[in-house]
Amino acid sequence: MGTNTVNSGEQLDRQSRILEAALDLLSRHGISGVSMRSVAREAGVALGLVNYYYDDKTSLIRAALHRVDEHDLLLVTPDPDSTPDEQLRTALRRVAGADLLTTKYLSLRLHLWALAQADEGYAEINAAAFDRYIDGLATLVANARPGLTWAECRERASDVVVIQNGMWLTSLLGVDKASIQRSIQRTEDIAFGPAPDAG
Amino acid sequence: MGTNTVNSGEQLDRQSRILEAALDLLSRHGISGVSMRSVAREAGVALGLVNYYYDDKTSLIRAALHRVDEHDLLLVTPDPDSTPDEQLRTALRRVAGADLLTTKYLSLRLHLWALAQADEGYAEINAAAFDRYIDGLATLVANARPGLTWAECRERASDVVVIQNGMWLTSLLGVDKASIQRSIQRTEDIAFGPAPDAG
DNA sequence: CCTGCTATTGAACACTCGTTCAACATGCAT
DNA sequence: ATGCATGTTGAACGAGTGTTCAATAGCAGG
Repeated sequence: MGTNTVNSGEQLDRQSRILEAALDLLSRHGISGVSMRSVAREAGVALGLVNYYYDDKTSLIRAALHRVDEHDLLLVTPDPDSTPDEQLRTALRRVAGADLLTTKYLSLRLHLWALAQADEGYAEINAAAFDRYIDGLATLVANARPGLTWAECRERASDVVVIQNGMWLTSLLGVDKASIQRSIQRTEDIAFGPAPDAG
Repeated sequence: MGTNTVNSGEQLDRQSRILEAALDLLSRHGISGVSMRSVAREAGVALGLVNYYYDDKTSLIRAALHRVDEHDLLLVTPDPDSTPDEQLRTALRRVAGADLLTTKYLSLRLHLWALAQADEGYAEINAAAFDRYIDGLATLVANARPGLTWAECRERASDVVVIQNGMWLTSLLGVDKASIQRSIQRTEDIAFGPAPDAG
């Protein structure tokens, strides 16, 4: 078992290096750039090993999808050391953060969306993740604005997500950063907006 | 020449049927679903004819890109029978129109964006079209709000486009229509918003 | 040492891909 | 009638694809 840990460590290393390679290739060259051979080459392993860890090419892509979806969910995961207001605000500002607005991540998201559009199976995974994301956002809003009903929170979350998606997409097309900043401000206005009843 | 017109007509028919088939396949199955053979099958012509009208697969995709870009530009083309205010308003509302929010068109746009992200050549075409679109939108704003400087109009156009892109993308993911309507309203608020100076 | 298990390799298979090309069809000009 | 340009076909080629699989390596437990 002592060496098993090492083994398991290396095993995970190889497997995750394969997944990482797939993500890299997908973001750089799109789905047509992701072949079992190119993934193996990029990961520095033999062709057979890719099929050893991932039965199908489909399984590999699914794993990539799940990886990115988990990453997205982290964006609306609250920092327990902050007030609800701060939690919501930082979550909203994270989407313009340097680590998120990298071409690699945005490109990855775009290719996965396109992929989901072409394949039913991927679409379901994507839709589920999208729903959880809105739920997470709505929860943050609910904590920051306790007067709102859950439906109202979901509504605000939906509106915010529209703009966020627009920011992500438009960043790839190279719109100026100032517009992104104004859009961020807009999401905050929506999320923090005055409660319809509370005075 | 008399029959040449007929000939040219049929020629265009075949050629545009090929392009149409490519657009169809691209929107339904993504770039991996677009092969010269599948395009030929979908268009009901022989394989060789696709390469006869389009030297490359790249040329075919480029043609598809241009087709969609032209279509996009029409969205911000003013109707000469309306007042500037109406022109801007209808343009803004067009993006939620039934013909535009079809899955086919949105999916097509998405796949083309993804394609542009993976290929330098497509990216340039896309970026140019994007710029012309913003220009068209800014022009509409300038006509409706003569007090604004050109830079201010471009700024508003950029902000509007962020939300529009978000609406397009989010429509594919199946967000509720109500959120789209609120987003449309938001673009109108931005475009028609009070001039910073004018009283 | 041997057995058994997991990790890893690369050759091999059947297939699809983009592109090329010789062949044929059609209709106009000479 | 003959020649020529244009349109159209499908076979063929080489390269690349996903998947399978026998073979090997390394190491744990007997």
